[in-house]
Amino acid sequence: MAAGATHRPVQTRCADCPIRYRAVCSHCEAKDFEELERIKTYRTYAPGETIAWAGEHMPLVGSVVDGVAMLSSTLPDGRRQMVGLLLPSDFVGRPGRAGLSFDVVAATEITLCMFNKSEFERMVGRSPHIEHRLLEMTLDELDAAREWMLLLGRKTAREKIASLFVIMARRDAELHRHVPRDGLSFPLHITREAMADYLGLTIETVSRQISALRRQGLIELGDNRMVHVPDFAKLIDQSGDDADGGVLV
Amino acid sequence: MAAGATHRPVQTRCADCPIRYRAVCSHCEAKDFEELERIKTYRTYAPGETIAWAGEHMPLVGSVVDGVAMLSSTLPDGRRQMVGLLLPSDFVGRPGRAGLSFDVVAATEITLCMFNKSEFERMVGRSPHIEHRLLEMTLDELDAAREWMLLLGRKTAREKIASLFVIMARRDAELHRHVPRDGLSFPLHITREAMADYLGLTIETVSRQISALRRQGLIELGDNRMVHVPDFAKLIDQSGDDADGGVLV
DNA sequence: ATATGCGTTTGATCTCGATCAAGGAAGACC
DNA sequence: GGTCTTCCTTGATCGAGATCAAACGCATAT
Repeated sequence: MAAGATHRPVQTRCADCPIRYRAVCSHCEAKDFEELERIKTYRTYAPGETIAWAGEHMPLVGSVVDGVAMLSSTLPDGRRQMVGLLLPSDFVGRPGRAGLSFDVVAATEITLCMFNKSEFERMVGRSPHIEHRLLEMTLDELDAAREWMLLLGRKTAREKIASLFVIMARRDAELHRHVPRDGLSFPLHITREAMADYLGLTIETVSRQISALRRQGLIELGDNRMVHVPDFAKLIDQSGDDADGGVLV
Repeated sequence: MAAGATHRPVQTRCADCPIRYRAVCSHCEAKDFEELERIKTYRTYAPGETIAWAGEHMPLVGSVVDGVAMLSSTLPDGRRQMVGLLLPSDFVGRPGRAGLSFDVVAATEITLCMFNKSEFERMVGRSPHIEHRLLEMTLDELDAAREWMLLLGRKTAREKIASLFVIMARRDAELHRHVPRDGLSFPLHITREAMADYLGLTIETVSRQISALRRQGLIELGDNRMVHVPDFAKLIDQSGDDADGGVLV
């Protein structure tokens, strides 16, 4: 049923963390839900803390409850590239795989809701629709990774920054289900260094481009790392992508 | 069983195309095999021909029998980035998804072995192990895409070219199951333009870097687009990645 | 043989983003 | 208060790769 439909799970913030399961499958059956409920554990990491190293055996899977983590990969000489950004509701871990291919690092203070991988896999074995949902989520990640390849390979510094802001604005809108009227705001959790690592730039270039966007009135930086975008369509214009009339989602 | 093991299907070149199915699952049951055998069709495309456009509905899935295709994505102003390279035995198409996210273009003359997507999906519904295998393949692609993000974001032109040659040498060795003794050779099917699109460079830079590698004796260009690598470890040294003792696979 | 076309190579120059360097803002701690 | 530290900003300079331009090699066609 509903095969082919992309149903990114709706984020429902909740102290009791139903997210963790909803992130896996929004069409779940009650018994699966209860089973997962039983085996869940929470853990919080400090900013900068490494959650898991590439190659390491990771015996847990789970999802982000709150905060931001990054998947990154490092060359022997220290050059680093972030290959994925994990925001609240994102799935963490590699079902059916022994080790990780990339480092997982907390970008901010972050809370994960984790559960034992082998128990989770046993459940996947019993419920084919979970595997189906995992395949869909992986295809989404693959699409996102490929979009990012376009950014890394062909976009200018200015376009890269604008694209990042567009993506973060969209993720935030999705998370809070708000439809902004004139202008929109979102929190910029991550540091300049994390942005640089993500965009394939240096922190100086990131800083200069943000200053430039600010000088031109395309963005405003407020308190508590909030970014305000007076005209979203104008920001999209700067991102190099098709405008699509400046639609948020 | 054998969950967690990565079993990239072994390529068995064959006029009757068992590849197509082996590419999906090397642990298949005979009845699935026969069903797929019944519904397969072949098609050949000319170099440069577009197999499918991004956003288009693609009612077929299949695999590459012979030749090279590329997945690519284009900015409104024409800048292009290749986001995937499809070599023999690679899977083509998006099971469970309506449309494509990227253009599929033949880089060389290419033969695909295709079958009807909805029939394939019906089969997937009946055999959970096929879906399991699809998830594994998608995770492999995701890893490859993320490796490529590191290349696009952080490697120099020289390192990009060397990395590409290393990858193509490995893919070729895997395909022919040969263990090269001193030096190895592989065919360079794709044009300078395709390389540039893949690496996020211009054709001039690609050409210059290849000339430089040749001048330094790291590669030799022979007839029929063959590339000979006298010392594979030295080439890996230039790729920026960890050496791993110059191991081929 | 000459022409046409495409992919490739090479040279000259320019430019965007990296690098090097200094200073500023905001918080934590004594 | 002062002094860390960490993150951010801005300036000056440099250089890798882009851009512009010309020519070459090697097909196939005329």
